Amino acid sequence: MNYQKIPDETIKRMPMYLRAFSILKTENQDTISSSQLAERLHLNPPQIRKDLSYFGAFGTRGVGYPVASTADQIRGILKLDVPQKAVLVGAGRLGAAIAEYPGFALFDLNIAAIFDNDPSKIGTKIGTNIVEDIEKIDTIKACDIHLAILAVPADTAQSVVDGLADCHIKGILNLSACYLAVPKSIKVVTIDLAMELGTLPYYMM
Amino acid sequence: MNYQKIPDETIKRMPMYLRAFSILKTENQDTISSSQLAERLHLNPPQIRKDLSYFGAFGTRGVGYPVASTADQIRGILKLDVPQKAVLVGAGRLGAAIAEYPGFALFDLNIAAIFDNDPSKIGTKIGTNIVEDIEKIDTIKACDIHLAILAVPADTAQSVVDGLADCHIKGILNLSACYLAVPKSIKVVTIDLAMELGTLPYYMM
DNA sequence: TCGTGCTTGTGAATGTGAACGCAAGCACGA
DNA sequence: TCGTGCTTGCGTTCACATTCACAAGCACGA
Repeated sequence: MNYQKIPDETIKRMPMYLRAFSILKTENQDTISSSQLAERLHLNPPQIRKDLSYFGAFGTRGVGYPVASTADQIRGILKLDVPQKAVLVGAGRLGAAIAEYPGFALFDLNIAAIFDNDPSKIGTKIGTNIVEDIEKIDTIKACDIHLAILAVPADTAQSVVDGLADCHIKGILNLSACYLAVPKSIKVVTIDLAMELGTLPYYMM
Repeated sequence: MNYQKIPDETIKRMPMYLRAFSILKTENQDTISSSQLAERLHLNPPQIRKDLSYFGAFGTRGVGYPVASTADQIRGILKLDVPQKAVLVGAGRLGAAIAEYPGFALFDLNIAAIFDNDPSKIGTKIGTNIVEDIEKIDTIKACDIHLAILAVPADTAQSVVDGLADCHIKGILNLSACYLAVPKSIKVVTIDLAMELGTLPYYMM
């Protein structure tokens, strides 16, 4: 196997490519060139070619990339060729919004369970799930769930993560404004809305 | 002026530093060394020193960084030393969650107006704001608002942005899964939840 | 069957950011 | 007043990512 380290930045762009190819498929376009795709995504053609070439030669010279099969390839690379289940922790306003967010469907990402520690929320229904008690988090061990979404206050996030670490969770999307200590077998992506908004004034003239 | 280009990555980390210094202040700690701070934030000490040194010499050798004055300096750099107002477009589930998100307060970022195009939402109250008709978006011209948060479906995002461009908006936090065309006087930060979650399975063993 | 035009794939060069290591220099105590 | 210990600030080195430029090669038409 011709092993080569694939840049993290390339991995970050792969879902973007997958979405683009999926949309092209619905538009019945058979092939697309790197320059056409670059225009859609506001990227440079060589970057797209380089990114895709890390995983093999998907395109045809003189023609472009075949839409359907390249989409399948990317899905396989990202392990999105099988439906992935995620557990959502935190059924507050933000959690509820995420539970019903339609954007996950394109990647076959499904919220399979919801937990909270607020007795007034436990038992209520959000979307197709019933909110369960966070104390019973280890029931997910039996459910083949390896992804978690964290939408809890910053001061309880770490204790939730400690619980998740015992439940075969391997990836966490953290929406709390805090820094999580995790075993290095778990990959964490943190999105901090306030931080992102807080950088914007700097760029204003 | 000894001009030097400051890395974007450094700017991205500045709100993180500001939050850390703000919290330290409430803990009545007068100074902090780069290594102590690095431990809190899971960063390397040299990186913190380099980041801060781009803007001047805030620290004292042998002692560390003075918490209160460094916090003020960073606030000034990020233009967060004056309260900033933002307009929220989209009063759906995600928009409502953001409107009541408590994390913005630390940075003195305030949601000053909310707009939507759904007649059933216009007139309702979210937090302290009343949802207004998107058709009347240009009323914000008179309100000294230069930030916008976009929580609308991907297919309507571009038309909203076109409207915002005429209203002195200079920074947009985009939560829709799409690529926005904007004049280059506007800085856009896009957060795509599905994309972020979509990268996680790749890293699972 | 051969030539032309177009687009990919890829090594090399450039640019950008992170990490390192050490000199500068403040505080504090003798 | 001087020496010691600690921590910053910064020049240099290293690693990573992007961009470039061109050869490889497929499709299509003559």
